[in-house]
Amino acid sequence: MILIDISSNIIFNRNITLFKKAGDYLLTNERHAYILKKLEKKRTVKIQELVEETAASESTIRRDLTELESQQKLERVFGGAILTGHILKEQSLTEKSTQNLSEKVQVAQAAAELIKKGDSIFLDAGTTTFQMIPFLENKDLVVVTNGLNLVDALNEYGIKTYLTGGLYKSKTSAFVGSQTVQAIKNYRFDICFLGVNGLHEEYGYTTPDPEEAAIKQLASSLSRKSFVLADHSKINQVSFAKIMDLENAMLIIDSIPTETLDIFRKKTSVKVVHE
Amino acid sequence: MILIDISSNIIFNRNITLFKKAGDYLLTNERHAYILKKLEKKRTVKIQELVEETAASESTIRRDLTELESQQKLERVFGGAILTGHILKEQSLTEKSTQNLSEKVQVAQAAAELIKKGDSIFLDAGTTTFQMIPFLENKDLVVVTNGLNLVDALNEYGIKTYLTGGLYKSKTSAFVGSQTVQAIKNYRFDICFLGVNGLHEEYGYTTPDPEEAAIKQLASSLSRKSFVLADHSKINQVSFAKIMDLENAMLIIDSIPTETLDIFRKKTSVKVVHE
DNA sequence: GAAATATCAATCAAAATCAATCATAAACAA
DNA sequence: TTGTTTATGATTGATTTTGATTGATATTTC
Repeated sequence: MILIDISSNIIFNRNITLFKKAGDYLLTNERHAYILKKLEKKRTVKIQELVEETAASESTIRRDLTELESQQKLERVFGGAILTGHILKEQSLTEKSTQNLSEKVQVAQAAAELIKKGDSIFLDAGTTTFQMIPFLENKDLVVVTNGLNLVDALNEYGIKTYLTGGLYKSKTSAFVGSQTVQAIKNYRFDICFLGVNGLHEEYGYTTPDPEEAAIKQLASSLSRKSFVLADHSKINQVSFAKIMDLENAMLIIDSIPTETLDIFRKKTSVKVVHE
Repeated sequence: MILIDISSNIIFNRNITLFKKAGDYLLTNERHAYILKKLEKKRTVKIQELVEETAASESTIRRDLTELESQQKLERVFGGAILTGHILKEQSLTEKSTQNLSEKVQVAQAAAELIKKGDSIFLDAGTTTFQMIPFLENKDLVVVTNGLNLVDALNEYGIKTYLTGGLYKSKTSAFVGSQTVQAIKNYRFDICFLGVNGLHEEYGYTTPDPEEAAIKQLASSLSRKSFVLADHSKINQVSFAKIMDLENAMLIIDSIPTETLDIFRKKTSVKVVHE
């Protein structure tokens, strides 16, 4: 008797590939989805990359980009395309991870302004630190990060980048574990920028994963200055794993109630990015 | 390993169809169920795929799609159909490239068959090793790689993955340098799989970048068994940096001229994947 | 700055897909 | 059986998509 597991599409895929049957191409929708997905992930796409990855002709990819541009899903640039502000807003409606995006960008920009030319910096994995990258261009930086999602963007902007490596956690796209710790210990930083899930007067900075907390803590201890990036939704939240007390890092936040601000200011320096 | 599920006689029927048993076909409602099931799983179906998988004619499949569309169960697009209301966003970003794919896939599959359950393996950065990933599922592996492009795909297939980290070379999407070396030294491998740019009787395995050559060499030295994956275009090519002699790794290749094979076989074990 | 290289938009022929039609095969009822 | 209905597969020409080519434009390199 032969049994087949329909939940495992590997069998399925293999048959198609192995027997080299039809379907060795992408439908128009699939190409469009592929392009947008890649854009979302890397912020920019190159036409030549898309040609290779989708096995479609350059003409077709160009047509795809033209059409997607007319749908305002992306913006064409010489050699490829970039994300428009429009799609970012669409995401923030549906995806939790990118909620409060414009605030994140504001926080990110404020954080980037603290960096001096030639600094060596640590960038935590996460969506807020990701938003800093466009503001890091032409600053002659050396960046160390444990965030896989940052690498491509950093590279796009021509920033010299060291990825720590280690065990990959897909959920946060962060590397953690002993190898990561060992790698970070090789470096010293002028500044480090960390994301957190909770800010609390008493419990300090917290995040769900203890392993990630350990990484953040370590990076901070190896930096001359430490900054935590957060948006107002994190205020008075407490996650499972403590990173450190408020005193150990300065806070950059989009907005904060006055009374909370007063409390926090007793413990650390707080920069509020107000519109 | 093949998993089995008798509860799905749709797939079962389909397999019989694939193996071309005469006289077997699907009833209309079975085809409809099959189409919808596939749609649900893949988000997208191509007409030609359905024709082959159900052994029905193109006309019939078209009629099926037309009817299912009138029932609002799907939406037709040029060349196939998509789920109604569903955005394709959730699809994975695994590379869809099909250029020279079949040789690479064959080599990759042959390589993957050498892996035993529970092995710890090193996967070199590169497109051929990338193609191995779909065949690594459910083998309870630990994979170490210096190839950034492999990480996402490995993760999609649920494979525990350690990335070496280090300095990122965007051209080959490989990490190199001292940090990479240090990271690799933390591990021991049952098998390692390496890509190369040149195979030569006298000059051995070669690749353009000395730093990458050093990584490959190191990984091989820490592995109980080493395999080089190549296609026939690499035969008698010599690149700048030597990795090691032919003797130090076994070769898996799609096809090779007889006289060259004889020469190589005096030095190492060669597995030829071609029919 | 000029030359070399890469990208672009427009065009056209080829290929794939489509809807419509028709003849045949199967399923069904009397 | 016979006739009727339904489903199927093949064919056709129209339509859409695609890939290659071209000369123009932009970018990079020296």
